[in-house]
Amino acid sequence: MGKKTMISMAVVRRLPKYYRYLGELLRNDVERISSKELSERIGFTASQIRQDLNNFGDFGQQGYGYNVRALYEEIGKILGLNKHYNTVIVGAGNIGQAVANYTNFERLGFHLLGIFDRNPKLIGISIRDKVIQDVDNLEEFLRSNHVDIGIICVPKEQAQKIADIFVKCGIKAIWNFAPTDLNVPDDVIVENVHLSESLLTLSYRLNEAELFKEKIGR
Amino acid sequence: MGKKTMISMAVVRRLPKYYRYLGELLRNDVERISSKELSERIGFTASQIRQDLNNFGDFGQQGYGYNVRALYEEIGKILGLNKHYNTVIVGAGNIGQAVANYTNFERLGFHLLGIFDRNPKLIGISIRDKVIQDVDNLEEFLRSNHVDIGIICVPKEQAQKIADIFVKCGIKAIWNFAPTDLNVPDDVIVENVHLSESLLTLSYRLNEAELFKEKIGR
DNA sequence: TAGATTGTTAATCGATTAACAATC
DNA sequence: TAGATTGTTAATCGATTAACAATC
Repeated sequence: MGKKTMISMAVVRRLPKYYRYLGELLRNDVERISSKELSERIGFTASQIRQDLNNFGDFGQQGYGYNVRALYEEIGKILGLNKHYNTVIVGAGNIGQAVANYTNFERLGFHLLGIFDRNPKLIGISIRDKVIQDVDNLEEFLRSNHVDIGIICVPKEQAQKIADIFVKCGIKAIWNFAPTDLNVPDDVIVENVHLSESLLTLSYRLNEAELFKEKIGR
Repeated sequence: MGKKTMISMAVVRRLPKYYRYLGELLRNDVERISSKELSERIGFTASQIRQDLNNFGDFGQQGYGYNVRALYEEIGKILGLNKHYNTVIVGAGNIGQAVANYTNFERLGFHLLGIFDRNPKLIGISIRDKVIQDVDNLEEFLRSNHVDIGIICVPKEQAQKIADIFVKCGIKAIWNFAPTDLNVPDDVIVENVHLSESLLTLSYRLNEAELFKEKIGR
């Protein structure tokens, strides 16, 4: 389950942040940046930045640093943003609608092809010019349209069923917002967004000091 | 920036998953579980499970394993779920509304006190019995109500401004959905949910094999 | 050229896994 | 009691940081 990346996940998860910071620098007309300078802004060590980037190529120049635009574009390519992706959202509830409406994804190359739900009250309604379809039509839709990324926004009880349909129809990447772990073959990538786990992490940290105070007090 | 936890973040981020799996076991009337058995379900090694839990106490019993209900409740306490938290959401757009409507948080003890936006079209509208208020009233509201967690769902340009208000009013925990990094004092905890970083990670992984194929081909 | 900064190797640090004595 | 399984120490593995020669 979950294809192993050749590059460690620790590195991969930093890439979007590089991309974001370089985009900002670019918008501020910064032409070149050293690992040291970037380090101060982004909060990784200069050493780590150089190590990270050198996994993918020699993008810098001794004595100069990195050309912001070139590096931005390189990391874009590394992230696969030179390509175009078709997506579908299954589940048109709160999160499904929020994701559908987040037009920034479109700008990054992620194109929403269809939205599905099983609730008759939602079927037929339009979100961003997309009519919500009956989830019963999902499989047929996937057979007649090439979809790269399936987005799961249904309650956890139905998530695995949707994942199974995605897998059966050849989808290789799933963005999962349902608070559950999906079982998929090794060649299918799942990226989870578990909001409640994020919130619980926050509440843990908010209480940590007190937790150990109590421990000592006993 | 970002208070260091006494327990490593690697461990902390696994805690909610333990909680989720134990909750499931409990609902399935499983009374006891060994680290080995839990390992097979949750996908961490048995050794890691025992190490993780022993950071917080001796919850198991040799020859028996762990009592599911007791461990579930202990982890709940560790996560701070024995307490009650007041929250406010600032930004009543897609994500703000989605978070506001996610009633499961309420069940976990996170109580939504107010929703704020600056858009006159949204102010006055109700979401789950909460009238969206003008963000200009945020500071006053925070002064007269005890709020534990501030949730930022505004566009990135306005996020820091809201964070500053939160900090000024004594909020110690921020759940940030804006695609930017916030500057806050050391004693304020920020938990980020960066959806586009998650999506870019997915697109990276979808392309990784090809990326290195090209590299070799050159 | 001299100064700056990379790419990369080596050293360190931290997290995970293995092993096993303690004990229920 | 014997078997099972923990808690915990030690070994391993991987990720981060430091150092520095290469070079622009």
